[in-house]
Amino acid sequence: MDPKIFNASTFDRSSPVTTSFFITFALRKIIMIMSIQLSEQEQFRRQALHELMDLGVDPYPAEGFAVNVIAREILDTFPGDNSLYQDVSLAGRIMGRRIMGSASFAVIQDDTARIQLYFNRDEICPGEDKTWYNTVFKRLLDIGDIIGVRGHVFTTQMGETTIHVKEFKILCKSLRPLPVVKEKEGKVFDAFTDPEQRYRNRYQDLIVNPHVKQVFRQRARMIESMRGYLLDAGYLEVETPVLQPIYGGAAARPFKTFHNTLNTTLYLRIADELYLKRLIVGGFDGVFEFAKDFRNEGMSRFHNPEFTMMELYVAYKDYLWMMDLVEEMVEKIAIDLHGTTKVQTGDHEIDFKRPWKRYTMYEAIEHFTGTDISEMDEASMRQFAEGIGIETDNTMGRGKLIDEIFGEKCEEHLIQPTFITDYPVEMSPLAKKHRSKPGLVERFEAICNGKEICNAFSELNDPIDQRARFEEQLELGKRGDTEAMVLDEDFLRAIETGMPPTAGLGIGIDRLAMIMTNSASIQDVLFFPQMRPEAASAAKTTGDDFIRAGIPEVWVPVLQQAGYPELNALQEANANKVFNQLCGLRKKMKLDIPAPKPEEVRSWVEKSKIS
RNA sequence: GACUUGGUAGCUCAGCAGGUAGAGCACAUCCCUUUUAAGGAUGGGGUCCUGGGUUCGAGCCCCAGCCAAGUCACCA
Repeated sequence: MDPKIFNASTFDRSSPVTTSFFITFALRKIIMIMSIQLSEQEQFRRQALHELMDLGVDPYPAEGFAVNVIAREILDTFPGDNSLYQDVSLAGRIMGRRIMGSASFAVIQDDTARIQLYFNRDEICPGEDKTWYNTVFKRLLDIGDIIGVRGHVFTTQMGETTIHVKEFKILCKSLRPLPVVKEKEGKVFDAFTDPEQRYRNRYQDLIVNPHVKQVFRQRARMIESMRGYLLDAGYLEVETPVLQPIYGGAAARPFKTFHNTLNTTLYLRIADELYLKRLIVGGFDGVFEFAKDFRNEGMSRFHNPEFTMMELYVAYKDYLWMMDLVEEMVEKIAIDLHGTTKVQTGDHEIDFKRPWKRYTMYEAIEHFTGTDISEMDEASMRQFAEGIGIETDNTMGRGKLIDEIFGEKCEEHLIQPTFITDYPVEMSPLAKKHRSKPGLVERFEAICNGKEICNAFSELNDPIDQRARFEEQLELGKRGDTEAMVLDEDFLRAIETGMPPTAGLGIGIDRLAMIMTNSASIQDVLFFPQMRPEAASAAKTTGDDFIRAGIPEVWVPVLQQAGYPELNALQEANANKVFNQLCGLRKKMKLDIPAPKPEEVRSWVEKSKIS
């Protein structure tokens, strides 16, 4: 490692950064103008940035920084063998500092953990010049800055594994203060918890809340585990269009967009089902896709407008076979993530150990209501539904009633993973009719923690039946069901070509991630959940009108800060008051420009009246 | 979409009956050689979400709006 990138030699004053002097000068002016709107802490940091540059230190060096160890490894291994790590180099963000005269402690955080640093003035600055320690380290560095350090590991008197720093290098100066979260013996103080702030500024959340990072690592491992299972089984991972001329495969409202060259409306996909089935028609026997789907519907802690779904289609199989696959795959995921089939989520411990309970929908309803509704006709079923407090109306057929009763009385009670099978045909236009039970389809959902986590069926491959089902959906659409499916002629053509009997599965990756990471809301397993856009900050006027009136450019932002966003605003102003305001701001902001003269300000106000 | 709660310093939060806007951490200045959320001292920092209204006076009361969270509804 080149020693020159460290240490006092890097800011040798005899080699100032003359080449960039001009740029620096311009930059400072911009910074000065910007700083009028900045908080005091942000201004201090910009000030520190200048001072670093004055010392010849590049706060944003171009070259990389060679790291030879990660914090986690030191913390895990060093206590067992104190002879290790006698020349380490690592980098991270400063998360805390405790400065006491000529010795200091700091904490830096890399991707893996936080580790304490010890700095001693006379080791950081062996010669006479103590600037690198006294000025650069103590005064010009802040929490949030990123540095690289080199030194050896030791244990402090307090018993904490610490890096004794011999040299350090600034890798990035941070201009915004970070929320400061402190922790002692597992207790967290001043936690950064406001969900809005956390989701809008996820980078801050990730920096100060290490457990958040852990959730996303687990999510990634979950997907890795699932993908591994499917690839091992020999299925092909594919990609299908997000932009679709006709949306289908689910009952949901789409997002609509427009392609200029084709001069046509396109929709963002709500499911990839119809495309994956075309691939089964085409002769692939097993295809799957991890897909972002988009549904233009309400948002809640279980719904985000874009979400991830894994869909799998396997030829020559049926829904019974698919149930076994789901059990096996999800059990494997639980073990890969937690080392056991048991997963704690909220107040419940969920056990994914096979086999899971299996109920038909009728059985589930009988189990939770004590009534067997399988033989009821629509009228008596409606009466039964009303009797247990469900609102009904005449548009609801038998299938919808069954679904309502199940949703109201059963779903929330199913905490342990449970398969619910054999759904009413009306709700499932893409599923094959049940081999033995009229009016039902061969479909199952897995319910876990009171929520659906997957949906699967023996796929309908009878093209005549499929066309009829689509036409029923069209009828629903005409009656005002905004989520009814549209008829996809191209898909029907594919089915008419002949699709083998096929089992299909859709599994909600976000929902499963919530359970596997013990997260209460979908926003906690998405890096950037959809949020309402922040109110546009009041449109900043350019200030051109001030300049046209001959007011010096340097005073424009100050005038705006003083409450005169544009020239017109000066018309009514008292010139003496404006003069006082400008002088006050000049002092407050420590602006490096001469104060205006009263008559100058008076002339500006006059000009504003003329214009 | 309905209801409830909330929005005050960079962060976490107080604030009252309507009377000069507060604390802790962070920040700044000074002192201090191994500290542990946190050494000591001093100090700076605010669009009290926005806009109206009531009032001599509004962070607080009223109206409207914006944003968020929770519950419910919708979501095969």
